[in-house]
Amino acid sequence: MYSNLYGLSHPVCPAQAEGTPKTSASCSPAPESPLSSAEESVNGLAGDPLASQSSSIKPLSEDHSGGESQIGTPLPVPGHSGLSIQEMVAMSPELDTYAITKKVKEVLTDNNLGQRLFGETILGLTQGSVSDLLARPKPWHKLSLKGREPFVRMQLWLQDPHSVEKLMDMKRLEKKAYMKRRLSSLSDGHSVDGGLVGPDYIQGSQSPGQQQLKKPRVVLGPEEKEALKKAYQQKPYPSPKTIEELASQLNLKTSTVINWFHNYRSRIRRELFIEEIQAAGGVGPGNEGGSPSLRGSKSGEGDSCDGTESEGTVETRQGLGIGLEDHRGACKDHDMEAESEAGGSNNSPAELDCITSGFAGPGSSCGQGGLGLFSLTEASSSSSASSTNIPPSGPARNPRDNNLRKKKAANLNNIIHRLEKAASKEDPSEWEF
DNA sequence: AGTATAGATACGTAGGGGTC
DNA sequence: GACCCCTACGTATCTATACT
Repeated sequence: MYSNLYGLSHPVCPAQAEGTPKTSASCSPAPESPLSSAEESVNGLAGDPLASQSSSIKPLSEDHSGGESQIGTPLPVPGHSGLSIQEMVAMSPELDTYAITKKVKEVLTDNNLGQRLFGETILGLTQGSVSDLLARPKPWHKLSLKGREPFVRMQLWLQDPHSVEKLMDMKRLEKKAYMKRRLSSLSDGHSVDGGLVGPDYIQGSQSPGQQQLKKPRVVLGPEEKEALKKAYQQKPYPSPKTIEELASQLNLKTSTVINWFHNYRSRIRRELFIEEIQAAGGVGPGNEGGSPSLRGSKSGEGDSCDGTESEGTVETRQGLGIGLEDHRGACKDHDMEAESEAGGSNNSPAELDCITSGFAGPGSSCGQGGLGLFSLTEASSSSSASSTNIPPSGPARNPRDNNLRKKKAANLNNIIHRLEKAASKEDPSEWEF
C-alpha cells in the first residue's frame, strides 16, 4: 500500500484499542509522521507505477515559475541530502508559509484532492489540522520547529513532480479498499453506511460499549461564549477563583472554562499575527480573500477568535500588553489575573515596540539571509516576500489602522468600564490602557 | 463529502520556590 | 549557585461536530 510507500501507517493506538478516549498527541491515530514519506515520496518513487497514471493531473512543478505562485528554490530532498526532515526544518531558512499554503490549496483544489488524504498521507496530520494550517498559516518566524515541519513537508511535496499522481493513486486505492469492505460487509449482512471511509477510522471499529465511554462533546452556547468573552476582556488570565466562579455561573466544568481561555488566548494571538502581517505588508492569506480575520467577520458572530477584531484584539494588545511576541515573561510571574489587567509593566512602550518590530525585525528569527541553502522567501515573488520580510524600518502601519485601533481601544475600555461596574469585584483603579 | 470550527489534550518550557 | 519539583502557559494537534 501507499501507507508504506509514504512511510505511513495507521497504527492502532493501544489506548484506543482499549477504548480509552486517549488524546491524540500522545498516541496519534493520525497519520503517523510521514517523515520518511517525504523522503520516499520524493526519492524512492521516481519510477514508481504511479508515474504513468493520471493524465488529467495538473502537475505541480512546472508552474512554480509562474508568477506569484512561485514558491522558491527547491529544498534539498531529505533522503538525498542525508538530512532527516527535522534537520531540514532546523536548517531551513525562512519559508513563505502563505505562498506554500496557497499553492498547496491550489493544487489540491485543481486536482480534486481532499485535505484528509493530503494531511494523512503527506503531513501526518488530520483533516482538521490541515484545514487550519491551510487557512491560517502562521508566519514562519512564529513557528516552533515542530510547527515548521508541516510547511517543510508541503514544500517538499510541491517540489515532487509526482506528488499529485501519488496522492491520486492513494485516493483510488482507498476507494477500492472501501468498496471492498462495503461489499464484504454487505455480503455479511451488515451495512457500512455508517460512513466509515478510509483507512483511519479506527474508532469505528470500537465496540458500542467503548463508544459510549466517550466523553460527550461540550458545545458552548452563545450566551456562555458571550459571558466567557466578557470575562476574557476583563481578565484574559483569570485566577482559579474567577474560573471557578465562571464555571459555576455558567454551569460548566472548570476545565472547560480553563480550556476555553486557553484556546481563546491562543487563537486570538494567532489572529493577531495575521492581522499584523496584513497591516504591515498586505500579503498573506487575506490576499486571496481567505483572511482569517475577514472570515471571522464574515461569519459575523465570529467565534473562534472571531472576536479578534470585533471585540477582543485591540484591548488584548493594548490593554494587556500581550504582544505578538512571546509575552510570557511579561505576563507570567504571579497570578496573571491581577497584573495582566493592571497593565502596568506589560504595557511598556518598549515592549510594544519590541513586539511590533520583532515581527520581522532584523533580530527576529526570520533571519534574512537564512542559511542560503534553499531560501524560499527570498526567491519568492515580491508579493510573498512582503509577508514576512517586513522592512526593518518597522511595520509602518497606516494611519487608518491606528485610528481603528484607537477606536477599538476606546470601545473596549468602555466595555470594560461597564464590566467593572457590574462586577465591582476588583479594584480597577490600577487598570491602564 | 469535504471543509471549517472549537473544545480538549500532550508536550515543552519558563519561572518561582524549596532544598542542599 | 545548582538542582529539582511544581505550576502555568504556549504551541501544535486531535477529535467531534457544524457548516457548505
